[in-house]
Amino acid sequence: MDLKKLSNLQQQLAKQVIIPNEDHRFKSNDLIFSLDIQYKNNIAFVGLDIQTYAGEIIGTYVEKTSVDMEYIPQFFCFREGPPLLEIIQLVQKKLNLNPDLLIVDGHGIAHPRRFGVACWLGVHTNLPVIGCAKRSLLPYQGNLAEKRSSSLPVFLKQEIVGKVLRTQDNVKPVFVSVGNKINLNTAINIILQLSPKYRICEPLRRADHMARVYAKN
DNA sequence: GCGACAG
DNA sequence: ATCTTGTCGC
Repeated sequence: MDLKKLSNLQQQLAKQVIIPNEDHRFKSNDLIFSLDIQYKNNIAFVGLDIQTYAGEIIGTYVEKTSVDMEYIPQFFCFREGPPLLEIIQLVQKKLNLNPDLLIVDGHGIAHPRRFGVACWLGVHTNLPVIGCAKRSLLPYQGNLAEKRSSSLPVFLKQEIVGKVLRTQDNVKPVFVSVGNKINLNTAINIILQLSPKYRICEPLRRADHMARVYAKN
C-alpha cells in the first residue's frame, strides 16, 4: 500500500470539501441517511438507516459487500468509503429516496490532513455529511464538563476542526466534525437532537444494530 | 528511533 | 472492527 500516494490524494481531495458559514436549515421531510459497518472476516455488512429530519423512521437496511483494503489509521476513508457509497446508491435507486444529509461513524475534517471518511463521502456524493466518531485522532485540551451538550474544540494547528461533545450526562463524549456542505455548529445541534437517550445518536445506533444482526447469520 | 493511531 | 465471562442496571 502506497501511503505516500494516498496521503497526497487526501490532501488534494480535501480542497474539494465545502464548509459554509451559514447554518443549514433542514426541512421536516428532509432525509437523513446514517451508516455503520460491521465486519465478518473480509465481508462488510453495511447498515443504512433512513429517517426524516423531523424524526419519522423510514427504515433500516443492510447490504453485504466485500472490502478490499485493510484498516490503517488515518486512511480509514479508503477502506470504508467505497462500501458506504455503494449501499447509498443502491438504496437510493431501489427505494427512489434521495438523502439530504449523511451521518457516518468516523471523522470529517478532524483529521491530520483534513480528510476523514465523512469528507470522502462528501466529495463523492456532493451532499452534506457529518462525521461522528467514538475516539479522536487529534488532541484537545481542557476538562469537558459532565453535563449533556458540553463541548470542547478539537484543533488542527490553530484551527478548530471539530468538537468533543458530551451527548449524555456523565457519559463518555463523542467527536463531531463536518465532512462537507455543513458547518460545525449545525452538525453539533443535529447530533445532540438525535441523541436524546444514549451516547451514540439514534440513527447510527439503528444502523449499527441492523448490521450487527446480519453479520451474525 | 519509538509509540500512538477513526473503524 | 473482532475475540471473550461475568456482572451491573433498567
